[in-house]
This record gives sequence, C-alpha cells and structure tokens, in this order.
Amino acid sequence: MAISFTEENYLKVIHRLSEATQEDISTNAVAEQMQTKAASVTDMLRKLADKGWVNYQKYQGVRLSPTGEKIALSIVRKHRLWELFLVEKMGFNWDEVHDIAEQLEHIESDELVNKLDEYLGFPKTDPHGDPIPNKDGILPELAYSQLSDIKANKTCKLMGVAQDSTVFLQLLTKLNLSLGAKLDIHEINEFDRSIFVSINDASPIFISHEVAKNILVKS
Amino acid sequence: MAISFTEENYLKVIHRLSEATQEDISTNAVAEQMQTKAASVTDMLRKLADKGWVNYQKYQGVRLSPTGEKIALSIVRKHRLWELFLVEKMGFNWDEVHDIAEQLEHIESDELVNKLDEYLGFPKTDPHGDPIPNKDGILPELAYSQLSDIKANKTCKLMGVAQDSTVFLQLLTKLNLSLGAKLDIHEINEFDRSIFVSINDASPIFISHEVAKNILVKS
DNA sequence: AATAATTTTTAGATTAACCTAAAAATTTAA
DNA sequence: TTAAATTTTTAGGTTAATCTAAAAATTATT
Repeated sequence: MAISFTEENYLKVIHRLSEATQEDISTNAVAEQMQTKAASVTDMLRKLADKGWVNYQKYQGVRLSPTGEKIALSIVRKHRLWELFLVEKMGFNWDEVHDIAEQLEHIESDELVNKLDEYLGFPKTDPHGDPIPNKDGILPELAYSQLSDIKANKTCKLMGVAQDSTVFLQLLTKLNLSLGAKLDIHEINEFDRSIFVSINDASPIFISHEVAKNILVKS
Repeated sequence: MAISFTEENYLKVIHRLSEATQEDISTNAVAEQMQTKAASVTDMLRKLADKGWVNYQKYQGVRLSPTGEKIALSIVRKHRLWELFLVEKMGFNWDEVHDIAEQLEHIESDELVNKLDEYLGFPKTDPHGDPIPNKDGILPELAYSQLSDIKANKTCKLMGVAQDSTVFLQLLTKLNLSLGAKLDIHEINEFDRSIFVSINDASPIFISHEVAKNILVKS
C-alpha cells in the first residue's frame, strides 16, 4: 500500500516514543514530536489504523502494529545508514547530518539501501552510536547505559547518544565529547544531579543531568 | 522562497522542453510531460509566474525566468550527480538509476551536492553522457551530434543519449551499445531512415531512426 | 463522589495539487 | 474570412494534511 512522507514520519515518531515505554502513546505526545496539533494527530491516527499500521482506539492512545513496526524500522535503518554515509564518505561532522538524513530516509529503493549497507561494510551503529536495523529489521543489541545511571568513581566510555539534534551534538563537541571518549566520574551532586567528570583525562568539568541522560556509555 | 517537489518537477520539465526549441512551451506539452491534465498545468503556471520563476501570459505559453532557470539547473545538477553516484559507487547499471535519481534530485543541501561532486571527482558527464552543470549552473559544452544526422560511411563514437528512460537504455544494452562504443555507418535507408551500422566491429545491424535520434555521437 | 482540570475528539475551514466539464481563445482549413 | 478544430482557461469539486474552536471523555483533586 502506498505511504506518504507524512505517514512515514508519524510511524517513525510513534516508534521512537514506544522505545521509551511499554504504555500506549498519547495523542499529545505524538503532536509534540510532530510539531503539530492534537486534532491533526487524531485524524492521522484514525487513518493509520485504517491502513493497519497502528492499533488505535479513541482516547486510549496508540501502538504500532507488526506491519507498522516493520515500516518504522525500515525508515530508521535508512536514516542511520545515510547518516553514516554522510559522515564516513561525504566528510560531514556528526552534528551536521541529522536534517539531511531526515530527507534521505524517505528515498524508496530497497536495492539502494542494501547496496549502501554493503558499501559501508554492513555497519552495526551510526555516527551517534545508535544501532542500525539489518535487512530483516532486526536491531543489534547494544545494551548501553545512560551516563546519568553510572555511579561515582567509575570509569566508562562514550558509546552513543540518545538524541541526535544539532544543538545537543554541538554542545558535546564543545565539551570535546565524541564517540569513544573516556569518562571518569568524580562526583555526582545531590542537589541538581550534575556530574563532575573528566573527559579523556583532562581536568574535570560539570555536566548537567539533562545532558548525562542523553549520553550512552559502556562501563 | 520555499519550493515544493511538484514545483521543482514543473520547472525541470519546462527546462527540458525549452532545450529543444526557442519557442514558448505550450500548456499541453507540459501536461504531457507531467502526466497530468492541461487544467492542472494552467493552475500551476499561474502559481509559478506569481513566484517569479516563469514568464507566462495566458494562451501564450511559458518560459523559465532567470531565477527559474537557475533552480532547474540545480535540479538537473543533482539528478546527474546522483545518477553517476549510483552507477560508479553503488554498482547500478545505467538503465536502473533514473527513478532513484528522480527522488534524490529533490534532497535539499547545497553542501551535500558539492561534497558529492567532489567525491565523484568533479565529473563533466553523467552515466548517459549528459553534461553536469557546475556549482554556478554552467553546463560544460559537449556539442555532440545525433546519430541520425551522421552520413553514410562515417565512423563515430557513442558519447551519450538524449533520453534516459529504462526501456530505451535496456534496448541499447541489448544492442551492446554503451558509452564509448564505436559505430561504423554502412548505409542509411531512404524508405524509413533506418541505419545499417556495425557496433564495435561486429556484424552490422539495423537501427531505427527513432533510436538513432536519441543516440549522441562524436565524429 | 462530585467537581475541576486536562486531554482528546469532533465540527467546520483552509491550502496545495489535482480532477471533469464547459466556456473562451486561438489556430487551421474550407 | 468565416467556420471548424484544437488548445487553453475557467468554474466548481475532490483529497490529504493541516488548522481553530467547541464538545466530549478521561483523569485528578478536593
């Protein structure tokens, strides 16, 4: 069945929100992510349900159906492969590729996606450390922790980010934080949960809880 | 000013039609290329004229304005660079890339286009021998002839095609005709203007005038 | 448990891109 | 140079995706 860019974006957003919770996703949550109004979301959810891509009962929130999940994963796969292409082959920085990949993820050609995958050497993760679903939509398990969950006096390594917005990535770049960086946690402040941490053995600095939540690390 | 995919496609089609003639382009000609109805074209031409991208007076046909020409050339540039990328880097055949490039040509990022250009080594022509406009929208002059204009007993080399539809390119492939092929013209039949020609010194075969018109050669 | 606050849906419009059918303009031909 | 044929435009509708404002349902609070 034919799918529009807009429908693809809705499925992608519902997928993203579903990763963070087992609960049904609320109309308002989708509206916020889609930067649109709740009324518009209601219309679209009914349409997506008609097409069999989501399970939706009014006032009860929404979940992806198995078909919807498959579509969402194929978009995520394309997004992440293109991001890696842009960084590895085109020479972009990791904080410059999100918007371009948002466009490229809608290009429709299974053959192209698979050739791109091969060209990049069947990578497991994108430039932000996020796992790339394979041809069959299976996500490699990476199982990283959030920096905000690590205890004081531990050492860990930056493996990815939970968010790839330009502002966030540029902040990390300013802090000299990139994939693979070594992090020594000196102290966690009870007051605001900020973390006093040294990056690659430099003199320690403060990182807010907000930022730490979006940094994925391996112990 | 923001531009939609549809508007881009109209400008591209008007550009293509304008290459073949000095005359203004008729509503019907645009409709045929866009696979739509004349009434829809009239609506769109008025809109494009409002935006300053075409010069259009009703019943008088349409021409691109300088701004419209610039936009059209940037789309052509993207289309041809992506086609070359698909063939050179992704391993597609020249008859498989048109539809994917039709999608990729709408990706909006000057930086990406210029990096792609560089990655491909600032190529002058795409996989069909068509010239690629440079960053400033200037088309390298190639000045090839149509095979249908070559006289009998001459030898020439296939430098490009005037059309990149899948059916046409697959026909050429069947005839063992690809970029660089050597063509010896034995005879031109007065009756149907078909050409008796040998390809890369193989035994000569017949090529219709229709096909010969779409083959570009250098003497 | 009743009321208040919030969330979600419905109702009714809007815009872009298209359509069909009919009218108007232009071109061709008698 | 009129009439016929063709092309183009106008008029009025449709669909997808959005909006605002108001109604309905759900959730939270006293």
